[in-house]
Amino acid sequence: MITLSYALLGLLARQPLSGYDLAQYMKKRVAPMWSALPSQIYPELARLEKQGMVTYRVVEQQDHRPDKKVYEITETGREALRRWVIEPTPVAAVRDEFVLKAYSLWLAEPEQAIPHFREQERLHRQQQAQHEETLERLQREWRTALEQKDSPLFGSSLALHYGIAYERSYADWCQWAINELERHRSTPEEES
Amino acid sequence: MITLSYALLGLLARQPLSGYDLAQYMKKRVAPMWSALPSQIYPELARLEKQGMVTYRVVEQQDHRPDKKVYEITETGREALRRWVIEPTPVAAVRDEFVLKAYSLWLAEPEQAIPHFREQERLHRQQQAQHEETLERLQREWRTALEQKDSPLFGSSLALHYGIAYERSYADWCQWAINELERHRSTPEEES
DNA sequence: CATGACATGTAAGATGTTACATGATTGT
DNA sequence: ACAATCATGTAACATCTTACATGTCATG
Repeated sequence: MITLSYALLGLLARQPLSGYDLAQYMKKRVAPMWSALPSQIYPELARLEKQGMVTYRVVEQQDHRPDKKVYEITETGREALRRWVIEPTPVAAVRDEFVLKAYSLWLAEPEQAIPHFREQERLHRQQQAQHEETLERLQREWRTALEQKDSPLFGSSLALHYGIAYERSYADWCQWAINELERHRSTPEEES
Repeated sequence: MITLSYALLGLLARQPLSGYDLAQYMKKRVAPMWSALPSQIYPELARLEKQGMVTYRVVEQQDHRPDKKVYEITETGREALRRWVIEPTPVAAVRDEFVLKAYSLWLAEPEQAIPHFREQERLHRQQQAQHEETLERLQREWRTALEQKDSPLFGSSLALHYGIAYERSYADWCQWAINELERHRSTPEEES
C-alpha cells in the first residue's frame, strides 16, 4: 500500500465519496499534506477495492450527467488505516525547487529574482489565509467536536495548524529574502 | 533536464567534485532543498557529461583506494544554471506522511501517537540546530563574503535560513500537538 | 463558440527507490 | 569478525506526471 492509499482511506473514513470528489479534496483540503492527480487516484481506488479496503455502489445521476461510483471504507480498510497511523514515520525529505534556485541565486542578478520572491510570498500568504479561514469556520461551527480527540475534526485541526505554520514560515522567509536582495542592491550607492 | 541536474550543477558551480562527494553533499548540505541517492546521481552525471554541461578527469588515488572522476562545470552548464535560476517556479507540492497521519489521528489512541510526535520534534530540532551551526560558522569565517550578492555563500545563507525556519516551524507544531494530545488525555479527569 | 464542471479512466513516459555488485582499508 | 568509508555503477521496481479519450450541460 502506497501513501496515497492512506490519503484516500483517510478521506473515506470520514464520509463516502466518489473518485471525482476525492480528486477535488486532494486538490484543496489535503493539499497541505499530500497531493495526487485523478489519473493516479482512479487506478488506486480500483486497487483498494480489489484488496477489500473499500466498496462502491454505482449511483445513477439526473440531467444526463455521467453515473458515478460512490466509495465507502470497509472495516478492513479502517483497521489498516488505524494501524498505519500509529506506525513510526521517517522524517520527510524536503523537495523544493524554489529554495534550490535560491541556493544558486548568486549567479544571477538580484533584480531578476525579486519579482519571483514576491510572487511566491503572495501565493503562500494566500494559501495561509485560506487555511486560517477553514480553521475558523470549523471552530465556529463545531466548537465541541474539536475538543473530542475521536472526532475527525480533531485531525483536520492538526493538519490545518501545520499548513498555517508552514505557509507563514515560507512567506516570512520570502519577505526576509526580498529585504536582503534590496539591501544588496542599494549598498553600492552608499559608497558615494 | 530534471531538477536533480540543477542541484548537481549548483554544487559544481562552486567547486569541482566527484560523484561520491556530490552524494555526500546531497545528504547533508543540500538536504533542506532537495535529496537524491547515489544510484540516481551517477547516471545523472553521465547524462550531464553527454550534454556538455560538465567534464571530468580521472584522478588516481594513493593507498589502493579506487580511482575517482572529478567533475567540473562547463560554461554551457553555468549558462543553463543561470537561466534556470531566474525562471518562474510553480509552488512546491507538500508531501509529508507524518502530517497525513495526523489527519487520521482521531481513529487512534492519543497515547500511542505522543511518542511519535516527541521523536519527530527531537529530529527536527536537531536538524535546525545543525543548520544554525553551519550558518554561524559561515558568518564567523566569511563575514564580508556574505554581504556580496555574487558570492556562493549568499546562496548558502538563503538556503540555510529557509532550512532553519522550516525545521523550527515543524518542531513547534509537534510541540503544540503534544500539548493538545495531553490536554485531551487529562480532560476526562476534570469531570470529578 | 469556447471553456469549465461533471465523471471515469488508459497509456506512455519521467523520476525516484531498493537491491545488488565489486574490492581494499580502517576502525570497533 | 563486522561494519563503515571510499568509489562507481547497474537492474529492477515503484511511484508520479503528462497526454489522451469520451460525452453532456451550463456559463461567459
